[in-house]
Amino acid sequence: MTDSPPAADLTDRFPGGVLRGDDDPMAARILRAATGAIAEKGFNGTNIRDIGARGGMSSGSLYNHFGSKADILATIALRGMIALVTASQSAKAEAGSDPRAQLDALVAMHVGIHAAHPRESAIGNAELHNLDADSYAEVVAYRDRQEELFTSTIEQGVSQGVFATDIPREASRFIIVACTGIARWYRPDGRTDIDTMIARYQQLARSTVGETSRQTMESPRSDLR
Amino acid sequence: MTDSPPAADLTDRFPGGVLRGDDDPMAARILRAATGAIAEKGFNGTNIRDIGARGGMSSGSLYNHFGSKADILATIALRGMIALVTASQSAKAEAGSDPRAQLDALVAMHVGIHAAHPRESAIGNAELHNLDADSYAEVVAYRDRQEELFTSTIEQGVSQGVFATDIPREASRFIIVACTGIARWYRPDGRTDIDTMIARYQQLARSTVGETSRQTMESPRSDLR
DNA sequence: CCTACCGATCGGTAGG
DNA sequence: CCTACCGATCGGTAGG
Repeated sequence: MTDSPPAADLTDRFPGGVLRGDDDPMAARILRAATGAIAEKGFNGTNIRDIGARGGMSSGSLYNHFGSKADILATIALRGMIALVTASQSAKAEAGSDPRAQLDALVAMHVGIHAAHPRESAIGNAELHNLDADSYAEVVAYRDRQEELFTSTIEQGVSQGVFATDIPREASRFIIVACTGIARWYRPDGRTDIDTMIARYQQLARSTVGETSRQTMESPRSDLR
Repeated sequence: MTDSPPAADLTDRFPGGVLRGDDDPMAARILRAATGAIAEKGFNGTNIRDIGARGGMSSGSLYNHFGSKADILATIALRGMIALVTASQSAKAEAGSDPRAQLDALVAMHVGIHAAHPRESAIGNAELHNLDADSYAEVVAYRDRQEELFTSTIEQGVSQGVFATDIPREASRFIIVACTGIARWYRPDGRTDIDTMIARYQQLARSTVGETSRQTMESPRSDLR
């Protein structure tokens, strides 16, 4: 398990990509090709011939599987958000009742999925304005649910006295945006493995919400500002 | 001063937009028009007729001021980054020698500029892949300088014992990305004024780096995890 | 600074 | 699933 290649391992541990097991093989090739092209060049910078060529087919063949180019983007964006929120909900549920363990679990899943799927992350970050109004509203609804998972956890922690912040909503956004950022620089074949990276982000998130434990209590000083 | 309209006040206090005082008036109209259009629809979703119409001129007239559509984007992106880094450097310099005051000043400027200029922020966040290689490298160099301003401040604070984190580089990225996110939701005419918002982000940033002061020391508990 | 226009490329479809 | 093609739109320019 620790001997498997780190990059291949990542998408197994954090399944947040566009692909689903029961996809038509040709549709899966289109989604993979489109995700790569759109992440690199943007939705309007990608044409249907690019997508077809990357998927090994003609541009006309795309329309046997998707109604339009915009339909492909909507599928990528929606599936990515659904995968993220679903996995985050499960992670929180499996973490038990301690808000500190729940926040750790949420950060681990959020960071892991964004590190494992930087293309989907980039699209969700930069291409949503190309969605039709209905798809856009749906994606935003999932994004709100993800934020609520974090916010409710933080509020629980505060009420139990294990977190100390009077702005849980801002702390939630602060942490989520910061964790999403890992997609921009993390490389699976780089110096730092994903578990180390996750541990660091958990530590930063705990500090942000003022977790009352070793992390924020070390080297106490009396020179209050 | 506190009686002036908050929205108009914002860009005065945080000058980070594309416009400069000595711009040709027609060039300024083009930059303003292009910034709005590109922030809304993306670079490839914006055509030169859109930009011209928003600026009250024909598309052909753009080429009296810019060499190409890509040249307009490069100008917007570069000027935005230069304004951000320059203002941040000054803010840090004027904050004195205390790393806590320096971090507060950096967060205030970074948050203020992104809140005051959400269009430039969106473009810097989502459209950089449309830049030519040279412009892209230049923008990234400025982004690295901004990160270094934060990282060096945090490292100073740690070495002086006023911050407590063993991962200053990750903390720096964490804070910068989180603060940049304010551009996505802050509205000058909303419920929370900018100074309150800045104060909250300063508080979150201080917690993130484990500032050893009242914020992270309140309600100490012994139930270490 | 505008009108008129250029060749190139776009998303999508007909027909097989 | 491919070839061939459609009308529409693109960035950019010539000429005034």
